[in-house]
Amino acid sequence: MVMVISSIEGRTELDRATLERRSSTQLGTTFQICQDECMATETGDTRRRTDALSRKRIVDAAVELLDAAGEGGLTFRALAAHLKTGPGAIYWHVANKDELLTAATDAVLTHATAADVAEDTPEEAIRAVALGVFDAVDAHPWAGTQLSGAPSQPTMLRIFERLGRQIQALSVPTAAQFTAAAALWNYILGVGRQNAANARAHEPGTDRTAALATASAEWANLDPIEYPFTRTVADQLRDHDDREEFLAGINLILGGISSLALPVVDGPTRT
Amino acid sequence: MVMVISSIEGRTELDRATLERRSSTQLGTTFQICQDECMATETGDTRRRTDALSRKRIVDAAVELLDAAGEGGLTFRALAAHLKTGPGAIYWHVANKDELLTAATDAVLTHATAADVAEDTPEEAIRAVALGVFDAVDAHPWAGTQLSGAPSQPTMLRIFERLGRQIQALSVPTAAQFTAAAALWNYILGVGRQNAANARAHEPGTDRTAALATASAEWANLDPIEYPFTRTVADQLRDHDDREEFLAGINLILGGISSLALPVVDGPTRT
DNA sequence: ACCTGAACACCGTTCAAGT
DNA sequence: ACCTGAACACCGTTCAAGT
Repeated sequence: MVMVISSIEGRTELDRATLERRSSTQLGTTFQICQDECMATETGDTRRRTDALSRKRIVDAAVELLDAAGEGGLTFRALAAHLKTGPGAIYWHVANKDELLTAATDAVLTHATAADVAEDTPEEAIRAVALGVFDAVDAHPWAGTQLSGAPSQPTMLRIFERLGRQIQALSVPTAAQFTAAAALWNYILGVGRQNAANARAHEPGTDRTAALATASAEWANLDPIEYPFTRTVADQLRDHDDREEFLAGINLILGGISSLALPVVDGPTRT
Repeated sequence: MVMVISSIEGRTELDRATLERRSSTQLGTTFQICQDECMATETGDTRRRTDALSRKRIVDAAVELLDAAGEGGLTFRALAAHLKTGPGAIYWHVANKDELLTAATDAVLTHATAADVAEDTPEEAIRAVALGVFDAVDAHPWAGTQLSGAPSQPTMLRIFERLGRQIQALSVPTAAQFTAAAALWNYILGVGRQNAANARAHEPGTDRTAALATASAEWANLDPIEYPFTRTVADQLRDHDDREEFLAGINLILGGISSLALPVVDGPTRT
């Protein structure tokens, strides 16, 4: 209390004054993405306190824990241990667990929505967006569960926007554009959550092929009177590829959307 | 221990012997659905012990709690209080909370899959099944979250089977039947979970209309450069009806499926 | 400003003990 | 066979106290 706090004591007053400005200006210009280690490089002399907490480091650690141990693996205590602090420290940077999960999902989905490479056709662009989400959830199954548990607007909106632009490019009439984009949107998120549920249902160890084989065998043994259809597609259940089926579903919706399209303006007019 | 257990003591030996058979035979024939109060009516004399625990009473109470207080409202302690017992008693009839949630979801979805009324067209039959699931989730939002967290096979399979039969009726080639049924299936479950998420996001009090108006206003104020599409459909977001949009999505998929259909066999053959 | 860690309220689940 | 309820292990979250 009464002790002099050594070397940093001399800078204290100056720091107090600049602390407020930091997050809004200097941090933003020098490091767009990292809000983190900037703190250490600010005066330019030392690198100490690279281990300081920050929202980014917390979210990154959360993603690590979720990837490693699944949805049940993310705990404020485990996270605190991983970051070598107490659980209370995390609450200074993150409001609660919900916000943490949302931020983690956001981090994982951001890359899926990052590049806007020009595709040959609107259909291909839609498939690219859809597969981006699919693959992100495939790599991080826990993110699928969180999908629209309310991932923060920007990331989700960016995906929706990208789908919608292609819908416009497909010459869908204005009145039907929302419907078309929403249908794709619902399907994409739906499959994402479904895959998350599948991943959660089986142990992290068991692979998909074995699970499908088991389910397929069950379907093949169903009562022929009650389940005539399901029995006949038992083989297709066993042999199907999740990603391909997902794409096939996208194509079915695109097929339906194409019948909504207006005739091309500069083409020959039918009467 | 040493005390005589009064009137029921005389029947004990006989009951022991029949107890095993009961659940497999007598119960099944007399009461197909209720596994519950049968216990009281078995000897035909008294109605006492109607308040005895049973899997059905527990699941019913769980549905009540979930409907009344949402997903957070279901607690073994709250459930036990509701049933006037201790939490431990429930575990005699139900393995764990997951099984309880699955059973509750199953109970709520069963009615949606119950009647198999003959519809005019396969398309209408598919719409009927889809709306059955939609309305069930609409009435019990918590059930949407559980959808294929692994609802027990019978209920889910029955829905899948019903969709598949109509796919067959639409003359979809065998090789594409699984894909077509799975796409509908994924879309239906996807929207169900989405609705559950929507319901969870907003307070039980706030109505949908107000929430849509707020979101619509946000969309309308988005940056025109970054979100040209989303801005233009802000009005459609405000005015749309969830149920109609859901149906429109089903119709888009049906449109895509129709293009897979084989030409009708007894019709004129095209060359 | 930011971190620490004990403490609070509350879970799901178990289990010896009862009837 | 079925029920009781205290107890266990573990959460998310808070908050006075530190630096």
